[in-house]
Amino acid sequence: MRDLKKRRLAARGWKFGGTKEFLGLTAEEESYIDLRLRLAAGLRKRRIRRRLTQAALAKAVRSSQSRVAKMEAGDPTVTLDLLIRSLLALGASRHDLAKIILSRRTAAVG
Amino acid sequence: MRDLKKRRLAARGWKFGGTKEFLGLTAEEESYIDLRLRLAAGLRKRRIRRRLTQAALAKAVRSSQSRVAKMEAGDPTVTLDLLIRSLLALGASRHDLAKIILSRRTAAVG
DNA sequence: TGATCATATGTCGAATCTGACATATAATGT
DNA sequence: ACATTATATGTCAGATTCGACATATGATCA
Repeated sequence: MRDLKKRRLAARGWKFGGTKEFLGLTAEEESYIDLRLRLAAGLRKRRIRRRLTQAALAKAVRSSQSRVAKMEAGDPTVTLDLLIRSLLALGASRHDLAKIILSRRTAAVG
Repeated sequence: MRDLKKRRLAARGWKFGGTKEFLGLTAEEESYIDLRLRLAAGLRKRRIRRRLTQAALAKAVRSSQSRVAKMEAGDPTVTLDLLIRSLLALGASRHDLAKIILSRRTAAVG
């Protein structure tokens, strides 16, 4: 991973290795972020396919439009729990989740 | 799902449908809990295979033995984030996660 | 242009989750 | 029986994430 990319992630609020390491993500941290981005992209894709607005999805999961926007943006203040609950609320099955996890990453950060 | 099983989950601290519905999990809630149990079982399996104690794993993820125990027990105060971070710390790949998600459920609750 | 709808971003008090710790309960040896 | 080691369970102050709200930025129309 390139430093530029890491700085962009950091700028978006990510904390690595207990904040002290600014550069140098561990494989584990990288996987974690990667996973989140996949789920975020999967959520957006699924929502769009269902022709729902972020507000409509928010209502369905008893959250708010802003939080849905953050989910899809990969905002670090959003937990995997919320992300996954939302996917489930959109009718995703375990198989669907597995597919999303294994999916090709769509876009880079930044 | 049987009522008995639901009561057992409730007794362990699960809140359903905003606390008010005591019985009657939605498909989504059921999937969510099911997913957590799979990850919990996957974590334990992986840890054991690596011959690590809960304390050792805790150290690796900068958590505590008690929290690892809770993770593996499917305690509702443990987030998917922590569960998944721990799996990643044990070297699980995206493929491994997908496999766990699709895995056969090992044991029932209670 | 201005109006309307969808999405993005920032903030905040309240709710939830965290690691740490104490302590209880196996399990396994001697 | 008594240690020792691993795991389970409960609690709590501090940290993080929550939904809600305000507001900014796009996007699409007339």
